[in-house]
Amino acid sequence: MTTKTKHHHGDLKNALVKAGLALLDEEGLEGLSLRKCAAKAGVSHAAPAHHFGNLAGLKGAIGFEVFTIFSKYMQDAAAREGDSDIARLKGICRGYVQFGIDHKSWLDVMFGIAPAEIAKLRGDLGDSNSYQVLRQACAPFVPEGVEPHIVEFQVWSLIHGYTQLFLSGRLNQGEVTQIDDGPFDQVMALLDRLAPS
Amino acid sequence: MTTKTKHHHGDLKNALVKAGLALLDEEGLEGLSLRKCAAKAGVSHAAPAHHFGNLAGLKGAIGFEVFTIFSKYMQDAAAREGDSDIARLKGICRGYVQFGIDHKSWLDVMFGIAPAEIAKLRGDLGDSNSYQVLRQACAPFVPEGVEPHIVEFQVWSLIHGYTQLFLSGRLNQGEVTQIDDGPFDQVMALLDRLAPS
DNA sequence: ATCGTATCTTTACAGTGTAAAGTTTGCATT
DNA sequence: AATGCAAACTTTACACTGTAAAGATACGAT
Repeated sequence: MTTKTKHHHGDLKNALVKAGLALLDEEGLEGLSLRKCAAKAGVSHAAPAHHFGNLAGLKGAIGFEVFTIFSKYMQDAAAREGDSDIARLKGICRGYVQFGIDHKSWLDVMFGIAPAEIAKLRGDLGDSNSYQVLRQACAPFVPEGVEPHIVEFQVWSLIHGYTQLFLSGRLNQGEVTQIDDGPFDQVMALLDRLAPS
Repeated sequence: MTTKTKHHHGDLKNALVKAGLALLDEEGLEGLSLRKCAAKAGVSHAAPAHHFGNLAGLKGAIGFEVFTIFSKYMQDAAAREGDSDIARLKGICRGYVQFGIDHKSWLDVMFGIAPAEIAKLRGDLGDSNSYQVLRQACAPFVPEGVEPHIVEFQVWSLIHGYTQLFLSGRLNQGEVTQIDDGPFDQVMALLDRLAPS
């Protein structure tokens, strides 16, 4: 446990990001503020500026943290569904929705950041882990002579759109607390037709 | 032209919504504020409260206005692409992306509102125009004995996800100023396989 | 002409982001 | 151990924003 002296928190950068994640779960995107993060981390409101510059910088750091957590989450989802190629792909899609259910506002922050900014933090956009999970899961469905990202973009568009519409209650009545398996499977049936038969 | 007396704008509700739409195009979602809308409409910062209650209420009204404009836009897109069922469906999808390119922040406001709120303003969710356009365009692709909304949700998920990812620069490099026809057609090729063959 | 309600304006306050000046601490150097 | 510098904060200040309350003006009904 880091010892905090009067002017030296010790691990404030991390603490602020963690505070941000907690606030997002507690109060949503609109409840996230620089001062609340600072208060939660036990420092004055101006302390974050030294590490992040401003609120946009802090959001960038939070978004990147979500990116990292999400990547690991998707890797686990892929590893869990090993039965077949299509089961793995659908398992990843299900994981995408589940992550959104568990942390809707985290996704909002992550997708509110320009990809160039995540790339800057990541150092290599093309090797981003969650995208790599998608790429590997889609690989079996890419017809010969076809650019892999065509199928990747089809899948990503479908699942991202479904997640956004479902989480915002546009595909269903009532509060979203879990995946509606029936409707989910029905929409994801389109994944059975990724490659022309 | 409405004559504005000292304490009576005449059509402030409309003016504030219009001001909001303009601000969204000029400064994006983060540049939208109650005070800026009021200033643009030529009234004091507290005037909107009488009509909308608060900022959330004003956003709701702006979102509903976008909903109305978008519905007409989609109706026009559907009418324009009359060649075949699939051409019409793809034309609507293309219109969805184009609308987002033209007014990204308008979509952000519209999708930031709970559908129950739009329903309250609309009076009948199931009859919402843009959804009706989607429904009619999807109808030819619904297999016998299948619930229509399954295909509708597949199409909506795909095009909504594509629009969001494309507009935020996750599917392409550089600034988004127009639809990339090649990539768009490649992703929308999935629409050719809506019904099992 | 009068009255009540609608439609504003003005004043005030809390929360927020950012900036600048100041203080404290850790670490490197001597 | 002493010193100095930069890092890592705190404090103070200000502008912007949302909201609320009190007050002023205007419209429409009677």
